[in-house]
Amino acid sequence: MVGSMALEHAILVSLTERAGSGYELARRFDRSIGYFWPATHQQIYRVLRRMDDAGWVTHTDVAQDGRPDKKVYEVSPAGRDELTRWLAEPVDPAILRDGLGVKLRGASLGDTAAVLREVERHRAEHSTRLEIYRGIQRRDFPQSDSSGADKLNGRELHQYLVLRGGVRAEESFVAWCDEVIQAMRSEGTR
Amino acid sequence: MVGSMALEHAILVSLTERAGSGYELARRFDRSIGYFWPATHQQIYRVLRRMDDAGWVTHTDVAQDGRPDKKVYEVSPAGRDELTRWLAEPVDPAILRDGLGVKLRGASLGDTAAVLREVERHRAEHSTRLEIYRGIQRRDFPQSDSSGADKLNGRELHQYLVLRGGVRAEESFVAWCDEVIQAMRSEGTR
DNA sequence: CATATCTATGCAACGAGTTGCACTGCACCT
DNA sequence: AGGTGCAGTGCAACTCGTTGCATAGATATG
Repeated sequence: MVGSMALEHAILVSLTERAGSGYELARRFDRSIGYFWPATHQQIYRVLRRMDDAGWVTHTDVAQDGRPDKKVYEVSPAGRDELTRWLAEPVDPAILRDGLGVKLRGASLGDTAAVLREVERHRAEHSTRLEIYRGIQRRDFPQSDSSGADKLNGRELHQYLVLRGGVRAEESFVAWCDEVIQAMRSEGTR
Repeated sequence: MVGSMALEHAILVSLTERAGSGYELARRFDRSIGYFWPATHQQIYRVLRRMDDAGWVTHTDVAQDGRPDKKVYEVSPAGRDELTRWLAEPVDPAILRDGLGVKLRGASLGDTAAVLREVERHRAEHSTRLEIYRGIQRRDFPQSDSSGADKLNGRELHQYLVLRGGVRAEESFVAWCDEVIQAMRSEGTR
């Protein structure tokens, strides 16, 4: 084991940017940091409680009119220390875990045409994600279209680079699907 | 939920290619199918037992001299049916889950130089994996260097395409690391 | 008017994956 | 003689992640 508990630290990063409730964090994860570390509201609630017990965050109950009360969390000094500590230690490299690869590997033991359709479906899904990332890039980093990251610094630069990772991963996935589709089709016509 | 229990099916694919013990399967996973669906021997033993109970595989105790007995598993007709069924149903698209993205996103809250070193380390790791995949490609698909997958068919073609997915993913990862390293270094000298 | 969706938190149960350990016996290296 | 590594199976305990459900008022949609 090299590094662990990344969800805690993903939450610390997000809460440091600005305080928020569990629910708000879950929405944020859906839209940004969750592209690199997906999490459901259940996970987030449980981990927030654990972090509260550990003293990494504190919460304030906030009453709202017309809406349920919420607990707004913010990072404590101990949480900041923990985040800094974690940032300096190694994490495990990402591992690929893709059921589509398993299916493709076993394709000849079943309905090859169905597997091909599945690859096409995945291509569409990844292509959609790619467009979402590109939309975020156009909205948040409009100048990067021409000049890349030359003008960006600090937190903004890092956010841009993370997004670039998402774009590259999805581009690569789509290109792989295209290669698979092309090869399987032309095999069928040989 | 779209599709689940991919480990069972990864094992069915592998056992269909040829029968083997839990230990042998664990070794195979380390060298091939595990690049797309990693699993430890513990997981494999537990799942094999479950599959045995479900009637998807059968086992034979094999005595060996100088070595412990082993249980050699093979796929039963019910297992073949299950595999065919699963191959025709959809699986969830792969999700990216990379702690390095979280770190990079939070880099400005800690030691930026340490995060940069971590990116360099990951670059090296992914580069190593890439070389492993390329080695397998040269060994198992030597003709693909020039002509791509034109000559391949059926199971061989699918294995080649899966390997291509691994190569593409690692290439893309290494390229991303290079982009990050370059951007962080040139930010430091601005 | 009824149904769905959003905000907001949470429990309970399960399945998936990880880590550490235990036992046996052979082969190899120093 | 002692340590490491490989082959082989397995238990126990744990964390991580998913799914289904419950509650509750507000607001939107048919």
